[in-house]
Amino acid sequence: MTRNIPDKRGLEGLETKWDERWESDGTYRFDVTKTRDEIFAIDTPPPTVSGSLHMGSVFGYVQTDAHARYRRMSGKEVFYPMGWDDNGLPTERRVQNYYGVRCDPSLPYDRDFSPPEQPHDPPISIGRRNFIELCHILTAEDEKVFENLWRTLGLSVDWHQTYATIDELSQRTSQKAFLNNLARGEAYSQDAPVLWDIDFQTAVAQAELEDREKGGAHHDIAFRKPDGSAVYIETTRPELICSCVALVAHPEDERYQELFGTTVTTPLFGVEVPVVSHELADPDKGTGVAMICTFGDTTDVTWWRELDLPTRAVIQLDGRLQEETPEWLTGAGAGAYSEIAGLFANQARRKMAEMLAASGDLDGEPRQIMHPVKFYEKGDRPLEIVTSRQWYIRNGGREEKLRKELLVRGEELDWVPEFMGVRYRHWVEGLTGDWLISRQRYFGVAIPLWYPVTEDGDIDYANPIVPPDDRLPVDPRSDTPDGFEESQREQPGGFSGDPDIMDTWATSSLTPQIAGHWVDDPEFFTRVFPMDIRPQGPEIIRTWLFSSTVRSHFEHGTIPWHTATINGWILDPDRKKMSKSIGNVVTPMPLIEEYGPEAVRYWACNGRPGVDTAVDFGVMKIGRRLAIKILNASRFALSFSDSAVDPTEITEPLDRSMLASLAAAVEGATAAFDEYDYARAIEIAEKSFWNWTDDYVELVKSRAYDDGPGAPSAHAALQFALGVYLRLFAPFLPFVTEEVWSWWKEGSVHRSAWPSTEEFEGLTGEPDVLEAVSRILGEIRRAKSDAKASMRAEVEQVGVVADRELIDAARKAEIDLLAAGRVEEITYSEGEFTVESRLA
RNA sequence: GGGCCGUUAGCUCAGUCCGGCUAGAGCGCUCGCCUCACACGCGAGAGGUCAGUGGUUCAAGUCCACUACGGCCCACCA
Repeated sequence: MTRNIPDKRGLEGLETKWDERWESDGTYRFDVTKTRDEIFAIDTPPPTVSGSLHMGSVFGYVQTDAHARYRRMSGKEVFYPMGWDDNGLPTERRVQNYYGVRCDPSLPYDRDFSPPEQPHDPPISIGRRNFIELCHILTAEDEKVFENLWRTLGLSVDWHQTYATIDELSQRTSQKAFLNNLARGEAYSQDAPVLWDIDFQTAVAQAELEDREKGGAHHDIAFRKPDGSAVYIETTRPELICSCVALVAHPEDERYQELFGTTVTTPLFGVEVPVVSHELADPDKGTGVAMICTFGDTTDVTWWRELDLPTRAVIQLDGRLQEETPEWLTGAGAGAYSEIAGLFANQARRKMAEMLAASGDLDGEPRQIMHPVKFYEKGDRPLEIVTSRQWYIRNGGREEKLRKELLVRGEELDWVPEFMGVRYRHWVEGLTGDWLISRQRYFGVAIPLWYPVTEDGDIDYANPIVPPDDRLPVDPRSDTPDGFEESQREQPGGFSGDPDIMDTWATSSLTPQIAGHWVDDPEFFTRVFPMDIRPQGPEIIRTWLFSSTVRSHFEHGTIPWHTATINGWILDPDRKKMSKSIGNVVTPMPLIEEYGPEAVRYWACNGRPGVDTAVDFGVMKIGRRLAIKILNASRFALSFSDSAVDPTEITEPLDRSMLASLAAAVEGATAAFDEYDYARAIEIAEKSFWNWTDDYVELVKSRAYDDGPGAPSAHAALQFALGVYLRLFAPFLPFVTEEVWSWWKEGSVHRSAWPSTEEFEGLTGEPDVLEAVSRILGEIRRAKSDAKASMRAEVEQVGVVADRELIDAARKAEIDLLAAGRVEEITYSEGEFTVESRLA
């Protein structure tokens, strides 16, 4: 192939040029004919497209891409799909804000609706179908932005293998998997207390909770024994006294032994409640005796369930206390309730404090405290606990046997880094209930069930009507079940469609099954599943990783991947965690424009696996410099002959010595990659390369230029080494390496073979030679530098004192050393290492 | 309350699993150099009680114990 080396070529525009070429050449196209052992399959995280782009989005994906490129060059056919996580609440919220709309499911579909140009304020209400259409429109836009970023960064995904968690295939996969869970008894519905977000009007799962420190107040409140004396309890939620069903203390708490088995009456409401014992009651908290309400917190739920207590709930789905007087309150109690009926919990709390103070049942003043309160991670107000019918998938939270099985799955996984496995274990060990998958929202995969409506008009939840596979995906809110007419919807003797959707994790837990076409191409699926790696962030081990493990355990009886590679957190340049609320989010595009995509890739690849990494412009600058250096060094190495050279011409000791050290670098980088340590791989390649340009290239320059007998060896060695370096850097710097490769090689560097030590067979010499002359050259440079002379300054005489081995090694490349140092004469003697240089 | 990770040069980080010459790199800083691949460059230099304490060892940044500080995760929030 004839050389086509541009005279002057910078980095600018390389990403566009090569992205287009790779697309048209199908460089990263997955070859579907390959067999499982030839394939390396990656379960790429589908980014939440409605989220903002930030450096965290770049970090992990680039690291994974580097590894994908390594595997591809190592001979694997890499299955590297890309998904978009577009279903779920984040998209709904974005649509609401972007267009100024809100979903009102009671409104009909408006065929002529078009979204407002500007966000509408106040929001306009639209029907469910119109709302979902807007979700589709906006996510399509968002997905383009992400794809553009990924292409600019050079991710080697196969853009023909994409999916979205709301697309038809994902819906079908998700519904099919759910129906399988149902058929096997792994999914069930129940009417029970759930954590409820009063703003989003939906139930939330344990994995979506977070604790936030909130202000509150301890109230000491008197309950009355039959003899009229007081028992004080401490509570932060006096508004729930009307929901009190019992008092509880620890069974061994000596202070309350007399009370167990007796009853007390609640203040203001005068309800008689039993005093019971339970181990969860903590003698050290408050007065040691607590009121059990339905429901103030998750412990209440446990007590209520285990002690078989009645239900006296007053908090409604909207977070207000119900308007009508509860049936268990009569007389004065009903009167007291009328004061707080219809209020939000926090309003009722203040009112109750006043009333209790007035009645003398409040001891002292409420004491302000800060305490952790459970929030939905995306919510703004504390969660309430309400009773409602929801769907669950078993996850070991309520069964020891399943929990143990899932813990074993966690041990079967190879965790990179290893300590991340602990987070999985802790999460599984700490589960308190099954996985709540139903959500009372709109943009998501529907729960694919209808229920018979009895002749009495009741919904028969115990006998759901299941669609056949060939009808999936179904929307029970608009589709009619087989054997019914649409007119029978919600009619006695007819049917009722499940109104809920599944949580986004219920679908994204199936990304291997979606990307692998489990539902429509089982043969293909066997060739990519279980996948090789699941790369992801640490914060979603409890959600995405765990739920994927659960689904795969049930559906396939295996872990979904062999290895989980967990990347670190991204911190802002001041080493603070980036968050939108602090306003320190760094977006990638401006940085890519300033430093170039390879500089940003270089930064990402220098973050160690699993290690928190700060956005560091300094590191990006170094990456940019490395890319430029590769261009320039390549131009030099390729400037001597216009045709391919014969490696057997590499005969000079210095050249063969250089190849020995390069072979060692190849070995080191390969070993690092095999342990998923891309950062060590690039470090090794880079160290070797800078030594190459700084020392070897300088030493060999004269011989390469002078057309003497040593020239062919120099030319061949330079080209051979360059061919190796380009491949070593290809996983990290895909554009510049491809550019240089195209100057003198056929095909793509990204489909060339990863360098191996076998290539060096018969070409390597003693590593000592290059080391020895580099060391002496360094001393000569120091002398020139000390003399404030140019590096071109002539040296009359150099006296080397060193041990025998170093002298012997140096002599083998003496001509190169003299030329590089511009030295006229060199002498050697044995002894402690010193170099005397006498400048001309 | 439990757990995980970290603390090495002014800054950002390697090195710790598997103990061994004088603890490395880059940035920044200082000094020099337009050297025919590269001034988007090249060369040289200064800069470190390896968080602290104690222990194991011939030998500790590296192994063990404890402590402090920082970050993260979990926890039944009376």
